[in-house]
Amino acid sequence: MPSSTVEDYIKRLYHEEQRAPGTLVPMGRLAEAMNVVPGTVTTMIKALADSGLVYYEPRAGVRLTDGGRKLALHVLRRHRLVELFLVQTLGFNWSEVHDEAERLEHTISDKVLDKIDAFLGFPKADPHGSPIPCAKGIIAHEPTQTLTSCVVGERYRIARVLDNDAQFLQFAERNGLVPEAHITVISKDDYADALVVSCHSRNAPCTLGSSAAARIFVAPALLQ
Amino acid sequence: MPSSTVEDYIKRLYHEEQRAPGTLVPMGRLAEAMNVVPGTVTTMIKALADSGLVYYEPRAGVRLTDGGRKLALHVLRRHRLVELFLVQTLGFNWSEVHDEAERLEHTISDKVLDKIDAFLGFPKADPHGSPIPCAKGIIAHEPTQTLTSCVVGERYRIARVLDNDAQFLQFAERNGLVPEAHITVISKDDYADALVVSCHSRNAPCTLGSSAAARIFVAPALLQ
DNA sequence: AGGCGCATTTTGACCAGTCAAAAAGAAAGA
DNA sequence: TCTTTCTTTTTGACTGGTCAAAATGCGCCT
Ligand SMILES: [Mn+2]
Ligand SMILES: [Mn+2]
Ligand SMILES: [Mn+2]
Ligand SMILES: [Mn+2]
Repeated sequence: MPSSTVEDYIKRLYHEEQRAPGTLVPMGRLAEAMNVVPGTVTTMIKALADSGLVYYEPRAGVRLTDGGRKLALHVLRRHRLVELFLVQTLGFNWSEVHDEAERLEHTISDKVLDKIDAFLGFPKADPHGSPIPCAKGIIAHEPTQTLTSCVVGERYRIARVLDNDAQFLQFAERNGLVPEAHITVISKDDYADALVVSCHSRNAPCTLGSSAAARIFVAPALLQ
Repeated sequence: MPSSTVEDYIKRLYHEEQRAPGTLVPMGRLAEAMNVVPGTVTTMIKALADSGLVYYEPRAGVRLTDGGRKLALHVLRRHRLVELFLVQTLGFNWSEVHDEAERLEHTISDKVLDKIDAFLGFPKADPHGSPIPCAKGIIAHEPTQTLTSCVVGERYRIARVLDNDAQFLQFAERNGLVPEAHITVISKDDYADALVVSCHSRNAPCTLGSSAAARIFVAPALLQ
């Protein structure tokens, strides 16, 4: 059984790969993402390569193997189902559940996972709009367009909000920036590095800096 | 924060103390209970003594301090609430939940614990009849009389069934030997090392060897 | 008192995961 | 081609938890 440390490295690697598909993830990037020193990553990645979870090209970078991707999706499934469970069943706010899930994702057995899945009615997405991989490891397409690249005036649907900053999630919720909300970017100012977004079914538009806007992923608006 | 290893030692020590209250638990006993070699226990107990969780008398044995007991009860609370949650909410059988709880007890935060407690309506006992310590660390009296020491012909109420053997729990359930069931020991044969117990609201009595009977704790029957 | 047996402790080793700091490689500029 | 700079790898050390095996201490029997 992979340790929780291994699971976290693999999951992290999956996320980093998403940000530039088809390329090797450099070691330094992974080190930063994992909050460890680069030498630690080198050691760990060698071990993961030995156990067949990653493909490692020294001095170039690292990539998940099929086995590694399967594990990553399994951890992601646990993480996201736990998050949804905490929100849906135990009444947590969507800003509180990420850190809890970060630990629980390593201790939930497959048996418990399946029960939770059934209990929640086989949900498709977590509270932040991230798709939940199915038991076989198939995951729905995750949109890659963020608020920063939206066309001004066009209608979009919020698909997903990054969940690693509790503070930001509370802000987003206050302003109606939640999955399935329909929005329009009213204006964009590249020099101020900010944009104004109007949330359909809300009165006051709100202003976001680009690093905040980059936390919100959008998809085409639904008809009507 | 205590590691899960530390929590398991402390919890184990609590259980061993229960079996002979007021005496020091010998190192060898703890080693056997923890499935580690005696030298490992010596090392660990010294560390626990340094952090004030146990009182350690070299070559004599070890005992929880008040701080240690508080931690033990906190872990026990997590363990038992998780067990009940798995049975009550996710539909697990009472024989499946002990091992799951053995891991989850270390990853459940106080916030999640309180939510579960409230969700279940502040229950008093786990699925096996063990009392759940309250948030302040107060625990109800745990009966110490087992089936082996019952008076033949007398009526008793099953208070608690040891939960560490899934196989036995399934057997017990099949035979109606569950908490709150009322029973009478029909006969006892010290030479055969067995006894026959009749379960009120059941037709067929069943036979238990003494090691099985020792897994079932009883209390005075309720009136009527 | 002396010796025996058993429980306990000590010692030396190992694995996973980590860091600090030194060494090595690669890429890019002069 | 030679240097400089940046990233990556290597080395040595540390912590927590464990084992095997040797050393030690204590009670008990003679
Ligand atoms: Mn994690
Ligand atoms: Mn999420
Ligand atoms: Mn445990
Ligand atoms: Mn139990």
